[in-house]
Amino acid sequence: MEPPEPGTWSPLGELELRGAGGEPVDLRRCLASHGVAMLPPNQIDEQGLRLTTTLALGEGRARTVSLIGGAGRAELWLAGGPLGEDEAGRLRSGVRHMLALDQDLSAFYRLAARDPQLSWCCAGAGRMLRSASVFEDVVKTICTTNCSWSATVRMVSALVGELGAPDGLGRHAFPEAEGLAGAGEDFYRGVARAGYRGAYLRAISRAVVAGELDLEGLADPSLDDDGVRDRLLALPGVGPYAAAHIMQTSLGRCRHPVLDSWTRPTYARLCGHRATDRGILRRFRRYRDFQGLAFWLFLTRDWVEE
DNA sequence: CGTCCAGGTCTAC
DNA sequence: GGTAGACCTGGACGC
Repeated sequence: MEPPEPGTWSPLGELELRGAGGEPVDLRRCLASHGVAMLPPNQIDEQGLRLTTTLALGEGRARTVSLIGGAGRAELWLAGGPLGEDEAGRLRSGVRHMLALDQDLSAFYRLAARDPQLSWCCAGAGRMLRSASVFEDVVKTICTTNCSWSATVRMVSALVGELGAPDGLGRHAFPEAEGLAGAGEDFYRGVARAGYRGAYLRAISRAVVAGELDLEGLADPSLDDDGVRDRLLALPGVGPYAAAHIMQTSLGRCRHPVLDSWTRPTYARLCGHRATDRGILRRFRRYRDFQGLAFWLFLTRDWVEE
């Protein structure tokens, strides 16, 4: 393996790009699966086949890794000096988690194969890039609500750059809940310019730190969708859109389509006619537990060249 | 310069 | 339970 570029990179091994059911994984599609995937600390290269991100290792430390896609597999590289095997393993499993390689999409592909408009997905589309934690995805999703994309980038960049653990090479991980809970109102107002969202982010972070809120527990597969949705809706700043988005991206629960100010008109444009919410739900009903995923892929097919 | 709105959400009827 | 209004912010528009 060749290092990605001059500098101190060392190999962290290879990942086989296969899902839990043995289905193929299209890395380019995964890295371009949704907008939140492109926010800091993630960085995706121009060709869309390389993900560089910085992961927290606890105690204020962090390391940057780079994943470079090949055919059916990907190389993982570590930036900076050597690392103990224990922590190297944590970085590897962190990246596997982000790629959602533990998810089984083979049942979705069996359904998509019978749908001429979505059969292209069977080559490996549909895996949503996750953040390193549910907490991170919740915070980022709240930062997408009711504002322009540039505002989302500004808010998340401030959280990462000002509160995240440094890797020693100028990059930062996404901050732990302690970091967000410890930042003052002046930070949220004056630096992040998060507006009314600042109070939501502080409240959620404080509840996590206090042990009153277990966001990572939402990944428990034994919970049912409605239970997860109710717990997300109970969070300040999380409404129907945010809950559905978090479930679809971070939790692999993609039964319910995300209907919002972008998806509705985009669907109508692609269909060439007006569409009601009921009509959308009817079109994708056949996808059972994957209705939201099928809808999302229908909308984002042209995000990646085929 | 005022108004609108961007991948909404909360509160008060 | 369903529906107005307010809400931080800042970029895009019309006047």
